[in-house]
Amino acid sequence: MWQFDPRKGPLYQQLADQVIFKILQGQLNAGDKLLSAREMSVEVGLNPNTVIQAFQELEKREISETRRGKGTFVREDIDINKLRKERLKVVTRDYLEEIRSLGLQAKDAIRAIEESN
Amino acid sequence: MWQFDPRKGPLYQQLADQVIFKILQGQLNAGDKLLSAREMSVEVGLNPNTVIQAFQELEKREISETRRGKGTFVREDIDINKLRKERLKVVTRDYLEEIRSLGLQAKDAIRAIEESN
Amino acid sequence: MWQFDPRKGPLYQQLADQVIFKILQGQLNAGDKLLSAREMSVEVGLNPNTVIQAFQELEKREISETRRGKGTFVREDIDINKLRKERLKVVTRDYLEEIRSLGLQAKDAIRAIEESN
Amino acid sequence: MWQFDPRKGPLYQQLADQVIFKILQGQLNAGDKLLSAREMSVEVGLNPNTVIQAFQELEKREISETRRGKGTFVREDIDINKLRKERLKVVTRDYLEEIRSLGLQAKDAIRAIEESN
DNA sequence: GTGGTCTAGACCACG
DNA sequence: GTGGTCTAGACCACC
Repeated sequence: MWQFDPRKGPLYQQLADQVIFKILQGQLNAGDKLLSAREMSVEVGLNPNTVIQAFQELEKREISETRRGKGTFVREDIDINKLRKERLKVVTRDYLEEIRSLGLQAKDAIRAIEESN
Repeated sequence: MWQFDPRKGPLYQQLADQVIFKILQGQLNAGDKLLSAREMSVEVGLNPNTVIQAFQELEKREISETRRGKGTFVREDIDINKLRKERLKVVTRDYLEEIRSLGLQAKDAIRAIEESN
Repeated sequence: MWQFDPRKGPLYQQLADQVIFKILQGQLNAGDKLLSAREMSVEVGLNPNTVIQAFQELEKREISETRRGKGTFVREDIDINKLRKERLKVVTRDYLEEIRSLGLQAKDAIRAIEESN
Repeated sequence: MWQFDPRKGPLYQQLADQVIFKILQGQLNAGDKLLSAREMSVEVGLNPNTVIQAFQELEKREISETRRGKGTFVREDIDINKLRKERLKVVTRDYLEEIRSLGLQAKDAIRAIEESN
């Protein structure tokens, strides 16, 4: 269900990413209520502070919103396809930047992707 | 020439990466002497200690070797193509992992790369 | 308890070696938490930075692992006997090399060891 | 003839050790004149300063003596057997110290020596 | 001259 | 609270 590897960057980011993944897959939808930080900390096995940080990350990325006294919700205005496309654009840009820093070009990247399948 | 962004990880790593970039581009070749730590610290605007840390990082990655009292040199036995291929494999794997965590596939990645050109 | 001699190589290495010694002796076991860098810096009388360098050395040698914000721990998968055997092999090889550079042989070394007991 | 590996400690020590080795083997005898620092620097391929440091090391160890304007000589009062025995004692003591720091004993060392033959 | 180590003290990300 | 990074400046061994 939930998987964390301390060596692969901050835990709170990994948690935020996995929440987003659930949204992208349709397991979570616009308007859905997330578990409270306390409940989730039990569910995922992380420190409550770490969960709170993950929620802040989601809020910063305009994925979720906090309603005082009610909890944290997936934003109503969330457009999953748009979210996916934006994220795709960002990671692709970062990837191509890496590729160019190797003195390579987009076509080399495409070949590498085909080969690594 | 030299660019550093404190938010993008340790400066000494960024420096090491940029030195590697110069090697991959052919601006630095096997056996070449690097600037001395003190010279480079002036050139890049970082503390000499930070530069030395970058040198140690390069040595750990088997890119350079240090000759006591003489300076730091690009290793004679460096295989630039191998270096590039290994790095390409790693960043591509990481990229595809990201893609899949978005619920997408390799072909979506390739299309995104073509579009972002 | 802790002994340091600046003439015998870097302090951070001496510290790392002494931590390993404690492990080999069973004073520290797999999974145990080390003192925090700040605590240890007080205990051993070295600068916290030097202690951190020792921790990084231990991590490089696959002796310890660092858990962010939690501390430094002896690795769970550490194999103390293997560690000891490897080290024994290395120091013995170095010793025999010295012996041979004196124009002596293994049997002379053994006699010297018996006499120095 | 002369072999140096920058990774195995200071070059000047390696040079001094190799001169001593020649004495132990009888290639150099009490009273013999050594090459001048300049000549030797050519012969061994090291910086003259490094050779001078090696000569100072030999003098400190009471192996050689410098006669002003005449050169550096193997000391007349040198007792090769004594030299060898002293050195044997020192390296054996250091070795046993290492062995004990591994939580092992002399008998383990002897077994390791026998096995590594 | 070279790189390496050590200390001091500040700041940061993370849990 | 944890370890990690960065800067500053001193000192050292080595070539």
